[in-house]
Amino acid sequence: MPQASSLSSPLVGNDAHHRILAAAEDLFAERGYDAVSIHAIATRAGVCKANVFHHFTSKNTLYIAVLRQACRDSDENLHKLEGTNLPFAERLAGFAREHLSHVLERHKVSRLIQREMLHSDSSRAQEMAEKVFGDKFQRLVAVIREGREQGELRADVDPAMVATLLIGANVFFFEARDLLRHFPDVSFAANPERYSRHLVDILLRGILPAGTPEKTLVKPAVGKSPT
Amino acid sequence: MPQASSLSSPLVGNDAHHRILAAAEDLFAERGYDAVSIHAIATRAGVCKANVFHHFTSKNTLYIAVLRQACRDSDENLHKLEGTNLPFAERLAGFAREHLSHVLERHKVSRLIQREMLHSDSSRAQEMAEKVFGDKFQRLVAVIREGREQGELRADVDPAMVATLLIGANVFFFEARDLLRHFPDVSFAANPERYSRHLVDILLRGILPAGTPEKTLVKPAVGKSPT
DNA sequence: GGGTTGACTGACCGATCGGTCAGTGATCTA
DNA sequence: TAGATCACTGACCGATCGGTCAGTCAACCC
Repeated sequence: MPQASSLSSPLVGNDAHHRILAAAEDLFAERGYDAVSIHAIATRAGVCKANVFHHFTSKNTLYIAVLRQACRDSDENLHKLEGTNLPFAERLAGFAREHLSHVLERHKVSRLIQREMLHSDSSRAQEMAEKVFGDKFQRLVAVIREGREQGELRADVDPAMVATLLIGANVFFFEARDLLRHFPDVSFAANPERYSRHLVDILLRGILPAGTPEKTLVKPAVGKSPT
Repeated sequence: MPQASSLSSPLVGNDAHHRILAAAEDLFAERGYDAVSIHAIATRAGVCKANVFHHFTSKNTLYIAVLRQACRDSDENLHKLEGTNLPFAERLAGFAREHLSHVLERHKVSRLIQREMLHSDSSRAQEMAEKVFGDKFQRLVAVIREGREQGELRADVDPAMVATLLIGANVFFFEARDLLRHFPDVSFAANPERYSRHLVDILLRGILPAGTPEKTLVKPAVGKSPT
């Protein structure tokens, strides 16, 4: 039996091991663990069923391997926030936009994580998600806190709350997009860019007419061309 | 065979039909459709397996009945928003708080809907969720729009966006609560009240310091956004 | 009384599930 | 060339799946 774990060379890419992993990722993300049979995975991967068990000791092992692979190369784009010295508002807008497109682009992984989140009874789910998100969330919170301490944010806002709202708004957009599309009032369902701009605008300034500036239209972020 | 649908008297409550429905709701919410066997439902309901098929023609029929029952008595608390003549900010705060506790209390139904949302490939899911949420979402949007037209909100905020952020923040709190609990920076995971207060505070006022001049914000636009 | 109806059950069905195993053929080594 | 190792396969296993069916039992109708 070969290495059942997927720690070894990800270079090959053409052999059965990786095809099985890819097929399993597709199907698990689409239908969930219990609705996917080994036979279905094998068929999509173009191998026979027994070969799946040659590479992975069990269905559960394969699922774990898929999760692990999905969580690897999850090389978030926090540096956009940490690196630059732009005004905080612009850095936050950049992060929000890129995080959302990241979630939308890697929809298979997002789906897997979403499924894992409502499987919450097992401690494994939390532990994994914690190990996956913990670091990035903490870094995001740290950046926000730093911005607050430098007077770029209100002194009484909770950095963790801001981070949660930002991530949550993006995750919810991903989850509910197909629903939102059917609501006549919603104009942004097909337009993540606009959603992100409007989100950041509200997050930064709120919805009350407090200071009431005149030109308040939401705006594409600075010079950068939005892909 | 009796009425397979659950349109008939919900008065009895003690007979097998309702015990089966309740058991199915529990299990489907906990583990999902594919992970729950008819045998498990029958056992929890205290009946034999064949009796489940006496009351419901198939597993799928039972699942639909569970969803339908879950979506009934979904008697949201929009009247808190619509009825009163309090300042808009206070009405919104009241709605946010009650909607969150509604989602948290009826966690089984929330779970079912959450599962249904990521089963999005089927048109049934969207259609149902649309028929369930559509009306309430539209009413919420209408209330917000009305508040805006009366000058209680900034003129350039999108009411549907505000509604989405509000609902999304609450849904995400429900989904991610177990995760958030493990983040040392997060102080509100065990305290929905505090989360709700902070959410509304940020939603209303934003996170920037009061006197922030407009030019440091994400640039105000003149034209319409491209695409 | 006999007959009907409806709730309910144990036994059973074919299909499919996750998983095993003996073997095949190619490749490498000594 | 013999042997070992490798990826890989078809055939098979017991268990469980969703679903069926003949029949039991009590309540009601005439």
